[in-house]
Amino acid sequence: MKAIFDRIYNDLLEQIETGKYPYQSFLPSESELAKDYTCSHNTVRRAIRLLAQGGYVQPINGKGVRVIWLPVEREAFKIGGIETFKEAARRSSLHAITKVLSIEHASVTESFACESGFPVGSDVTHVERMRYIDGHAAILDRNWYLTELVPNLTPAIAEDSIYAYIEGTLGMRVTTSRRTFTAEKALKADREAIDLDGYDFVAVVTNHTFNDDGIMFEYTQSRHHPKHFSFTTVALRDQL
Amino acid sequence: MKAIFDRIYNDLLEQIETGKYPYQSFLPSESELAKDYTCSHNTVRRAIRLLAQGGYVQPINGKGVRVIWLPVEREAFKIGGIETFKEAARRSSLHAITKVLSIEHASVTESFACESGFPVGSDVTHVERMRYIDGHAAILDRNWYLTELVPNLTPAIAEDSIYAYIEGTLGMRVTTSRRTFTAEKALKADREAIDLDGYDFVAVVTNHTFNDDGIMFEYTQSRHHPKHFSFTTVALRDQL
DNA sequence: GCCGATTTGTCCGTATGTATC
DNA sequence: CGATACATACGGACAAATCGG
Repeated sequence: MKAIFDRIYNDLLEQIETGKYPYQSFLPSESELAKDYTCSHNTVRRAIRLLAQGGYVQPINGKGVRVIWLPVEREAFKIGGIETFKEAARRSSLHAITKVLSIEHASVTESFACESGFPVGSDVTHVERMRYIDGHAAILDRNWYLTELVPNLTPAIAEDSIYAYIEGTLGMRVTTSRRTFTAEKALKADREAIDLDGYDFVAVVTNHTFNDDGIMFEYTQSRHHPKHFSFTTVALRDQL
Repeated sequence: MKAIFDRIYNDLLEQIETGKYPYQSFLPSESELAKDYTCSHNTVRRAIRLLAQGGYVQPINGKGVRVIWLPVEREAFKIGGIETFKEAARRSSLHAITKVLSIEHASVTESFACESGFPVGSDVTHVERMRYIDGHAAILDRNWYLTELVPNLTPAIAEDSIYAYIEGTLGMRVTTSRRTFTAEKALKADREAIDLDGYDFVAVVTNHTFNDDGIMFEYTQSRHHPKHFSFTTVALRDQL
């Protein structure tokens, strides 16, 4: 069962991206859309608010809703919402391979608790993986999972998709992800694992992930080759 | 005139940040909040949705709204929503100084139009500035403004705050900002202007800013010293 | 400058569904 | 099973901004 506002959102989004509603044009008015979808204007408004929050449109009081999305060329390795490495690679139509380096158990020390946000003493499963994009060693992925919530991780699972395992097999719902982006000097491990050729720094994304119970079950550090990294967000001056 | 949902949002946000509703606790239920603020549950829901989108809380169907915000130590130079360099510096309680390097006019060439998104041939005002944080040359800011919408820029304005000029004097409303992050090798200009000491790369933020008419009036490239840069966002798996 | 039509913005009260306990 | 709590949606009311006559 899919929500109406979500269907309207996706419909409009597709029409914006395919150019049916080009840059600087106006969407149909709320009342027209409400009539088209035979729903209330509030439901239409919700879909439009989502588009505005994504930076696709700009509602102008008394005038209409203007499209401000400009189709851009494919970016190196764009990161947006919460999505699997696999999903991102497919969206970018790139050939992606994952290689598992190690899987180990550990107990959370005080200093790691401070860094990661896990409770001291809890058992975590530490996974190290390399991501290859079109043959290039591009991303060194270091994940820590609360073993209690994500048990029995195997190399086979880690090589395929841990998220598919979490959401599919375990039936857990991934909900909120908080990430921080920095640029850092390359470490020895980076130089050994990533094909840096001439670069001596990496783009680092640190990630705290929560499930639908509000429990942080994953802490991740992804160390990216600068050539294959770009990160886009939209900020709004006023709350919608 | 302030919206009710905005007041509730700010109230709850403050109580979360000051620890009145600590990490992992639950907010009062919708109906309680609606009674407290003497408003409808829809208005409360809107405030809660904003908190969820900001990564502060996690609503759990049938249970309640759990706080997932953990007060963190002050970061080097955190960038969040749309805000002035001045605002960000004050929030981080850092001493910030701006020095204007140059202000020039130019006509948008085809290649720059492609990079920036400005229409070919339009007149832009190009401003170059250095930002000093606690005495360190930290950020090289390169801004381009549509001269038609942001006229008469002077060194005095650029040294104070161009945003204050735009929103105050010109009365224009800044609404949506789309930004992209990358990490890049330092250019000659970076090494000359920024106090890189040992680093040979910069964190780059590219920015497209729209006003409330949906017109892109600003294109910016901020080149940050890696030591003084960090950026955090929240991604949600499902639309709210 | 004023008025009325249109369009977005905020809010309410209610109904129904779904998940938790 | 019933009470509670969040989730979606409806329909209506009024406010604020825009635009054309």
